[in-house]
Amino acid sequence: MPIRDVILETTLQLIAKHGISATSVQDIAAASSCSKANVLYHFSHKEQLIDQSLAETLSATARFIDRFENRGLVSVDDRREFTEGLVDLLVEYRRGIHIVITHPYLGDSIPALATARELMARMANIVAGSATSELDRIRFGIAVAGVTYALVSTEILELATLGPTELKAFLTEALQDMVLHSAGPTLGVS
Amino acid sequence: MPIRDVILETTLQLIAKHGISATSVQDIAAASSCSKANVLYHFSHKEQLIDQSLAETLSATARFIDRFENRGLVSVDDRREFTEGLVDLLVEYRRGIHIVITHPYLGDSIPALATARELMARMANIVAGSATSELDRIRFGIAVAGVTYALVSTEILELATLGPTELKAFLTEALQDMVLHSAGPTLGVS
DNA sequence: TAAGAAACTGACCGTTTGGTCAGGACTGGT
DNA sequence: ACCAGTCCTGACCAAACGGTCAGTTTCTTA
Repeated sequence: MPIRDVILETTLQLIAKHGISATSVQDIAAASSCSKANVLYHFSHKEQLIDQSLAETLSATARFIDRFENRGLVSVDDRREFTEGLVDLLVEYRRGIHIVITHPYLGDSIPALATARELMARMANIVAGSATSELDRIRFGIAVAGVTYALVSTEILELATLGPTELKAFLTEALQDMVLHSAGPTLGVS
Repeated sequence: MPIRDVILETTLQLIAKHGISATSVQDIAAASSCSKANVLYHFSHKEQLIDQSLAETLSATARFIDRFENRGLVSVDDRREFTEGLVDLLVEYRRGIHIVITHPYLGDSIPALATARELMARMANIVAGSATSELDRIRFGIAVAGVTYALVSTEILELATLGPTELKAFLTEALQDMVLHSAGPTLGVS
């Protein structure tokens, strides 16, 4: 594995564990078994390093959002596809999304976090725009936010004990329970 | 308002906006219109300052959890009381909870954040312990996590446009929709 | 094997951080 | 008038930070 990739991987790992500000370039260098100067040789600034380590997560998320942006989630099938895709995305890029979620600030200094904010806004628009009522919008939003946050801090819900396949199945089912029945004309569950 | 309280309030405000590591004692002093040395006169260390500014949030949360810990949430009425209380708590202590949620690390250096972790685990236990199935547990967990996270990052769901009373009403209703129907023997919505 | 490019390092720099400290100002009690 | 105690400050400190740079090693290619 090229040292450049080692550094990127290490960065993601350390930042997910300790946060951005608490992770120094020196820490990353030590954990990558090279000098600090070398880290800054491959990535000229700390912000650029963090940017690149989040790039994959962000591009995958952007791709996911693109699929639904100009199409909405009107039918039950749309919503089913959306929730399944979302759970896949969250499980696969868990670490990167954890970082994004726990760093709502710092968008000024780290472009990737600003991009992430935009993505979250677009995602919220998709969810909100496809709601049939204010209550539906909030319910859908809560479900999406909930599955995201619950998965990201797995230890809280003790989701780590489940295998990835089982995990996806459970989350998808739970999410669809919460979301599907309110697609189309309001069914009025309250 | 005594300078001590001004400092505490300012601390909560700045940290909620920029995060703990990105907020220096100097920043807090400037925003409180006093010297850095004075901040460290009233609160001997930065961690102690943060600790105390989160104290109210944590004690309120602990009080809430105590109410349900040895009682569970078996009946529909229990769950209703829980969700209503939770929404109240979240709305009232939004800022402090935002800080806790966006700082899952740093528990080693800041005792309040370690306490917060314990509280979240206890909360998860109450939720999980009252579930009638694995799916119910996850659904309930997602709903609680979702309402928490959605409220904490209000700008995402654009909840800020709602007045506090309306906000509480909507959140409570949405949450109860998601949670109530699965109390008692499983009703099997899937 | 020579040469140029790429990878890498230790020493160093300016800045900012949390924290200390000696002392000044302002109180209430005697 | 005096004093003790609280409140508050500017000057200072060691440590850690991100980043630079001159120079060395390693790789590639002809």
